[in-house]
Amino acid sequence: MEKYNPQAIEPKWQKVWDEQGVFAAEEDKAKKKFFGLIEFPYPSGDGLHTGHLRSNTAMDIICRKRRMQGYNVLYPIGFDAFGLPTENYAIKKKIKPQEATAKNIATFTKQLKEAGFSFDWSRSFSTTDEDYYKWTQWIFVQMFKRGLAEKKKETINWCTSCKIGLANEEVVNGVCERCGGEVVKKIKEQWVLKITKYADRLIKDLDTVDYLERIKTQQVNWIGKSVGAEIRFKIYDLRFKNEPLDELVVFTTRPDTLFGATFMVVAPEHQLISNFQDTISNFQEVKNYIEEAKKKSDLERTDLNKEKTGVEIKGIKAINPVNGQEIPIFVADYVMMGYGTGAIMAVPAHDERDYEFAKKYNISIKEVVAPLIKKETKDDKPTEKRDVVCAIVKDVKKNQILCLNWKKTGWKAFPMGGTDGENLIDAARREVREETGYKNIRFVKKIGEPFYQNFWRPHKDSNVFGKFETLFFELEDYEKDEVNEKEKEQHEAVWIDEDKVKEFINVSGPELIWQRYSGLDEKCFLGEGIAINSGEFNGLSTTEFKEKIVNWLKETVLGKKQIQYKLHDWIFSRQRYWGEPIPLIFCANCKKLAENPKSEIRNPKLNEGEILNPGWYVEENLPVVLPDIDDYLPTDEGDSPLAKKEDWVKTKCPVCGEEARRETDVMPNWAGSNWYFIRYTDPKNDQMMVDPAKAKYWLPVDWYNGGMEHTTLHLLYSRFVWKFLYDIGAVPKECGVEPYAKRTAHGMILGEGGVKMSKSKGNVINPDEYVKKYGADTLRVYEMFMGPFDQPIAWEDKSVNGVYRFLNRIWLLQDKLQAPSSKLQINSKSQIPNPKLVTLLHQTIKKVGEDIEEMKFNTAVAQMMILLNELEKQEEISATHYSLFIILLSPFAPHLAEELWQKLGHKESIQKENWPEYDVNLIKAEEFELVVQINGKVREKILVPAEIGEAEVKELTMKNEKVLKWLNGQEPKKIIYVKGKLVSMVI
RNA sequence: GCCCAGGUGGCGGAACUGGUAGACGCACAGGACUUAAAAUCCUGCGACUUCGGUCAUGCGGGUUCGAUUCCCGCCCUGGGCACCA
Repeated sequence: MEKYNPQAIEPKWQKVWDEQGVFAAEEDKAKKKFFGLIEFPYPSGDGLHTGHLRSNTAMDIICRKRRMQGYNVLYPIGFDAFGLPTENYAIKKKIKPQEATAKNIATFTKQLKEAGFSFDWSRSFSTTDEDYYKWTQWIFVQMFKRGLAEKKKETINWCTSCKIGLANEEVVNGVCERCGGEVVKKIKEQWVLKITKYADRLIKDLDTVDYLERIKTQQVNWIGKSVGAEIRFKIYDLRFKNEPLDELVVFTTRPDTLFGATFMVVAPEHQLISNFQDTISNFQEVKNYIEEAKKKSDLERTDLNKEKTGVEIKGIKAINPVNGQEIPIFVADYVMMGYGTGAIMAVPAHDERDYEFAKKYNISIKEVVAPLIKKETKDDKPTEKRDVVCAIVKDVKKNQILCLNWKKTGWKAFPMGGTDGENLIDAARREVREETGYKNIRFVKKIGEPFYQNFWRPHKDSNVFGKFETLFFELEDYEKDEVNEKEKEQHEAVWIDEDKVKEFINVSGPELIWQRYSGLDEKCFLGEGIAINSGEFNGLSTTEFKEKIVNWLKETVLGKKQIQYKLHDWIFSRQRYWGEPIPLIFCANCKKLAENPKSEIRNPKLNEGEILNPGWYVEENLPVVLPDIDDYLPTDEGDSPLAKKEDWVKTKCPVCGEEARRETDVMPNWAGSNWYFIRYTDPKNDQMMVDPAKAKYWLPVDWYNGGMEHTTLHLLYSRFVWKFLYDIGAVPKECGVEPYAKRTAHGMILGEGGVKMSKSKGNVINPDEYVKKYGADTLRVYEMFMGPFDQPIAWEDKSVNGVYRFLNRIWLLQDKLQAPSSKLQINSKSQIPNPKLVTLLHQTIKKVGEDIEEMKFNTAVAQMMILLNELEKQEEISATHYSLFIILLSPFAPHLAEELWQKLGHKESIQKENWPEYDVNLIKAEEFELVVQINGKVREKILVPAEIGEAEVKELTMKNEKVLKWLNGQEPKKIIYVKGKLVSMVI
């Protein structure tokens, strides 16, 4: 027999697949469709990465299995080729991006084909193809026409190294996400897409899809929805208090703490300051502070460890609308202009940042939420509202505190009880006397604000909703009354050293009391609770309060309910060359006319986007082709290099015919990649973006696998674009509101030793070398076997060889093959002499099939290895068993499987075979090893028939020599039998 | 700081719903074949051991006949978010 020679068989089969177009997908209504998608690669100059291979192989395995399961499978491939990396690569190599792209795509194509992926190459395209980006531009035009695109003066993040504006999303830790370069603020006119209009749907519709939970969480967090209120605070000039100067609007998620707002803070960029510079008495000081703040980079400003700083804005005051209190206004850089209104009401008692600030600048702190300690309550029992007083009694001489030890419940607490309408001090004295006998105690002071507790009392079998007040007493003498029997039964009084009280107490209410008494309760209370010091709202729970105050604000026109998002409009302009031109034209003349209210000249065809952006019109003649220019280098001024090409920029206004100019910004990299999967279903259509009939058949994507690094931005953007296309009917309603039914993510492949691969470290793995040395099948199986698919994993060179050995041993198995039989007989034990092997075979069919579905490829491969080990032990192997094994292997190592299949005498591709099904009855072994545990330790294993009954098991084990020895004459106190597994004895 | 993963032999990792910890592979050691090497095949491979066993899944507790798995507290690693009001 010839040797296993992947270098010969792999190209052979790749050629066959290619020539016969076996993976080309056609719509076929008779078959169920499956659309498997991987993130299309960015054809960089570095060539294909091992990470691409891992993700592609995984989806390839799934798609190959689906085909064998009878699905009509679409597994497409394309290239995401616009953008900075290529442009920078081209600059470095002194070639044009067009040239670089073509070269890189050729390399990638070759490499991808050599890996044996079952892509439908007939549908392949690049985002840089004119007939593709025509439709990318078309989508932008549709958004523009519907008012979702707007040119706005934006404070943008300008990467000084890439020389482009970055979306907020692309700034990581204050530096550029891709190059790590310095990011500065710059004001520029930018096209933005109003993704925020879709924020709610982007959260809500996550309920309809099957994404990994952490991906959903990331999406939700990124959108960052907060429900709260907008509240207007009136601002007064201290010299003229009858008329408000202005209003300061804030957003808060805790309108229920409004009574506790003791100051306000505005961001350094806030308008208020420049608006009232004449009124502000310390304007110079404020201005200095703002200058200082400006100098700090975003990174410094957002450093959480930094101490908070700020300056009071003097000469003006705000009025707390709910209680009329006059409160100071500060400027401080812990408030950001970019979120909410850039101003806050500060509630130091219930917000950590405000607390820290208030402590530093000595601003009053007012508690308005009392903690509610929720314990176990019983819904079927009555709930009693009570005012409870709690007494801390101190023996000053001995430095001891009077505590109570509850006998039945085990509570360790202080004397306390209901007030029954008495005043607090009297009630406390009475409780102390009743519970402990001590008669003479002197009231010293009240400790803190009240708190609430909701709990079930076993000794009275009812629930209590109690308001707890704490009083502090000093013991005057030891004179005491006899405590009555009933009280004695329940608890005993004990004196505990003051420094041991903390350990003694074991109930959360008294724990809180003690914290407050000993001054350890430093931090503010952030949780929900019951309103105090809040006038008519006292006693309301946080939830009730929020609802009521929002209504009150609405009635008094002092505010309203408000929802805030962290998500910002999506900055869609890039001032570089290698991207899709934004297909718009600007006419200065039209803008002037549009802004003149008396103007008669109006474009009758004007639509929403154009009203929003006066003077801007869409280029109806798409595509706007990216001109081929020689000097495509970015400019320092931040204009696109396209601006230099005057003959391209100059055009006629489509409305008034006057001289007009083209937009020179291009689209970001995301533009082409957020709808590519749609185009795969109809890649050649020159009449429309996609034929609805084809879209209807293939979409949505059934399974989308990609990197974790794309699960916020790319995923969010493409979901947004999909929803928009859905709304305008460009994708049919039947496709659903979400583009991807299922999304999974693979873990990154790290370099040897667990460090990130990078060119500078010189630890980049080049797949070509491995294909050459071991073949693509080995590489594929290795990348599946190396570890859990969803976790990052280090490349281990020496392990690749083990996988090669595995494939080679399968090849060598041919030696043991019986003469091929014509009939597959796998479902009967009696006809086959080796029932154990049949069981293992069926277990393997089950395990491999299920593991592929769960992307547990590593254990699927391990199971096939187990089967191989068993097959190798046989003298002879039936063709049936062998065939089944090869079929299971085929998605993983398609070339080898195809070759062996042909050697078995088959003319058709193994891909035409059906994926095997296992027989539930055959997975079960006829015997099993019964484990005998004595006192939790394994002492013996006995081989028993599978259907053994409990009585038999007991009989068998009690006769067993080893068991008898361990029992040592004793009768087991307890015998537990777990069917089919073990028997556990306790002696 | 908050959220999410995770911590198991020399290494990558297995382990269903609480039921034999270490599947499978790598590395290593010994042996066979070979003039020799590679390849291949066979055997062994958590630690300790008085060879009966004992201890072992980051650390400390708990629940249980039984815990890698569940509960409480802590330590460490990776990832995400980060003054979001």
